[in-house]
Amino acid sequence: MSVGNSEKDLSERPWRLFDDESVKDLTPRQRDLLEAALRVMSAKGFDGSRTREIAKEAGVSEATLFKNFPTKLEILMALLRPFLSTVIRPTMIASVKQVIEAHKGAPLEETLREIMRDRIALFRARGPLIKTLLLEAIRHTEIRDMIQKQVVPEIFSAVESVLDAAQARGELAQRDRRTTVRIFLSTVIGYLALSESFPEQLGASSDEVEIDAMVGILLHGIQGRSEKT
Amino acid sequence: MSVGNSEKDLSERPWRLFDDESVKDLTPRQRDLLEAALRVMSAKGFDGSRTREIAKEAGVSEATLFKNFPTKLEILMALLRPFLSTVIRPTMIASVKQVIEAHKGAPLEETLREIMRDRIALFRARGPLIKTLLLEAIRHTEIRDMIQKQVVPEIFSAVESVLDAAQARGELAQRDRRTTVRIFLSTVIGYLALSESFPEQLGASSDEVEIDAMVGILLHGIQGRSEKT
Amino acid sequence: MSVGNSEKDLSERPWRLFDDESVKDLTPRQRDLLEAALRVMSAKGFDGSRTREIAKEAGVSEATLFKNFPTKLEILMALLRPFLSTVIRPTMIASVKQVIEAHKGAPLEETLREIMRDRIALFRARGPLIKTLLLEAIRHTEIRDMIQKQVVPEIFSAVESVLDAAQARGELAQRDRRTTVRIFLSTVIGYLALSESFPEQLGASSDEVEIDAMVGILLHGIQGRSEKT
Amino acid sequence: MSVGNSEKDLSERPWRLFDDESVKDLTPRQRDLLEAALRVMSAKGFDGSRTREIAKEAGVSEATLFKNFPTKLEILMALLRPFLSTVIRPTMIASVKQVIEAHKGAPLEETLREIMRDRIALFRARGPLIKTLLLEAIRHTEIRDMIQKQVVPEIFSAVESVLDAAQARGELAQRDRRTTVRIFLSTVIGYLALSESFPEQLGASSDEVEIDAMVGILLHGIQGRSEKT
DNA sequence: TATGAATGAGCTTTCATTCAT
DNA sequence: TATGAATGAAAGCTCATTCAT
Repeated sequence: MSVGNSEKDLSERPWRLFDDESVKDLTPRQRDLLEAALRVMSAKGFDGSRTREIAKEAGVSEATLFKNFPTKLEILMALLRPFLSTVIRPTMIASVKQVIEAHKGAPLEETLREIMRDRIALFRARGPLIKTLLLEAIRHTEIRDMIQKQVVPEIFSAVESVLDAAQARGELAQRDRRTTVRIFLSTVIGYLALSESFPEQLGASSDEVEIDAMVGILLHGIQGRSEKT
Repeated sequence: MSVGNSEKDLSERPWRLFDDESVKDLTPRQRDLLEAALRVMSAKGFDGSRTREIAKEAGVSEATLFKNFPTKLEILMALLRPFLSTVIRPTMIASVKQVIEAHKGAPLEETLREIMRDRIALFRARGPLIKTLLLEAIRHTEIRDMIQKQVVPEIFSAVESVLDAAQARGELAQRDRRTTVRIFLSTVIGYLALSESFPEQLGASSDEVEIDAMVGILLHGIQGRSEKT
Repeated sequence: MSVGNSEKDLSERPWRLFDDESVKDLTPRQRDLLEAALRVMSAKGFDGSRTREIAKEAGVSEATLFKNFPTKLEILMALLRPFLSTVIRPTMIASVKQVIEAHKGAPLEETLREIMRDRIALFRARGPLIKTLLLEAIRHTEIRDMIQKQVVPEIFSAVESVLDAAQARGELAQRDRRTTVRIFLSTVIGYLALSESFPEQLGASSDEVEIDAMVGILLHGIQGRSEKT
Repeated sequence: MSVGNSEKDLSERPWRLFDDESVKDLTPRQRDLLEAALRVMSAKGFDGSRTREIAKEAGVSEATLFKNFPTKLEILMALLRPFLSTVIRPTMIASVKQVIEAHKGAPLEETLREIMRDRIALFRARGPLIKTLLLEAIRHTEIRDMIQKQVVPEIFSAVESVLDAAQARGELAQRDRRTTVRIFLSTVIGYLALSESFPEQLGASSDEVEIDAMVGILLHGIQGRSEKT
């Protein structure tokens, strides 16, 4: 079942804030501010954070903060933008191609595992962001819309591609694709939510082990048995 | 796989706020206030809600609000308390007994379906609560502790009982029980989160259909194949 | 210098609240309320006291409190009224007559001593009142007027009578009478203020000793008499 | 009896708020605020004063007020601090040296007179402060402690020095020094309390005349000196 | 008469945001 | 450009007082 897989520690993946091109146009000052904001907001939430503290954390005055980001909400959005673009791009897309190109040797299992691994690693690396910021963000219409329109479709279509490819190879039971995607995503998201919110309750088994188990359960259900019962 | 099931519309189940005994000791005024608070906080979140607005929504003065609930946080907790006690009691426990007593005829499948059905119906009926309040609540240590200590263990042990019974009947593949439980819960929670947060994105298929699909996938994975493929 | 005088302990004099006729028209309920109010206000001051607490201390509802005293200030005034009438009547007047009738044997010295003794005993017995209530009360115009118009003149004229009598007997240097009265009163009031506000700073010598010293100095001066003259 | 003394009008002495070095570190804005606070609090007392009014009186917003003084109590303390430091410093100490250095020519009488003069002038100049603020302040433990620990001992020891010097020169009757000090202070404090609280009642004689009388009585007693002794 | 419940008016304090320098 | 200083607009909470029962 296991993988004997590459990554030593998922949390060591090089996910860092502001290293992709979608952030190119930020000044160093803005970068500092966003990093400070991330620190503060992660710890205290959006409403719980004070612009004064963010400014101090960044070593500038509040006036400067507001010259760079016209409102507090704008800070949150600026913080989320690169994150969201990161969430949906690299591996997500890469994985799809990987799947399509790698058409032999348990490809679906490996692909799903890799997708999970990658996304979970991203969330672990961005723990503070996902744990707090995203929750905060969901309450703000602007941001929820952003996610709804830009992120969710991308994710869905990426995963759907993977499943399409697998189904084309006969690896999948006949089932509604959207539902299957949703269940896959539900599993990952639910796992993340649970493990972030109540880590103690969930025991100490590693992400790797859990990923193996989740993929195992998902796969063998997805692939089969509907006829057997 | 099929449904042939009773409930036409899950959202018509009679889950209502404050109808269980754990709330008997609320005055009508307090009930009004909590209902108003639920409305406001659901729409605007905890920090985003103003006591003044809650009071107005309930048709009383702020002073009256604070005479009934000494702090704003206390309102949130009073709101959550009956909800949490409802989450973990009725069907959750009932299901367990059901499983243990019904030892023939696809019992696990039906039990899991029923648990999902029941919990999802509860969440649908309490939509506002889950959609916002619970998310809000999680940020407050007092409430997170409450959930962590009182709710999570109950839920886990209830589901574990079901699985134990199934395993005793040979219906389950050999797997770490806690992980399996977690995946089951992850699936449900992830589904709820997704469907509440981004309903449009997820299509319009009914909860019933989704439940069938989820159970199907979960079961056939859980039950088998780990030796196969 | 000393007196070998009667009173064992000044603080045992029977000054009690509400035992004089000026209070006859209070109902028992009102008496309870005033006693409760005295306790609370003495401890916390006027502004610091809550009508709620006073009512609870008296074992009645706030509504009842307000049925008996239409405003909070009215409570304070009701509290002060019997006190003030006590301050200026009994011994004050008695002393005057005493002086006038006792025209032999160091009368002035003894009279002053007795006045001091009596007033100090009263203040000691009513410690809470003087210590806090009076200070509070002075801030309220209504009460300051009450004192200014009813109490101060009485006190002055009483002491003036004593001095007049002494002067008639040649016991007094020629001096402005009002000034002398004021200095006498200043001495007593200053002593009380000091000893109530900063008791530790003033050492532990008894009122009796201090009274002797004060009378001694008043009569003969710092430079005079104790043995030197 | 009289003095032929310098000061025409005691109240013209240059005691002003915030002109000593202990206040150097106040910004002009803070100075404005404290002056406004003094005006308002003098008129209405501490509890009776509204931060809103203080701010308006100073011509700034409440927000500005609270940026300068983090709490309302802090305003009171800032107001009292320079006052208290003034009370105990200049002449108080100077007088001591004066006494010790001036060892001939009615030194005690003149010294006491000068101390009284100086302190009374200070209180007159700071009338509003003493009349209300100090009374208010005494109710706050922090401030009472401040006075008890910093001010009272200084005052006592200063006056004691004067008396010690006089006694060394044989100008004093043998008496307990602390008691004598207390009586001296009682006289001054009582005089101030009376004259501030009930000025009309006390006639219109000037401070100078009263000081002469008080010193006369303190030194020689009611019975003494004016033509007798 | 006594009260539980209600409240208007107000409190101190906070904070995102602005602006003169 | 950067900021110290200022602030309007609340926010949560309190309290003396009222009133229907």
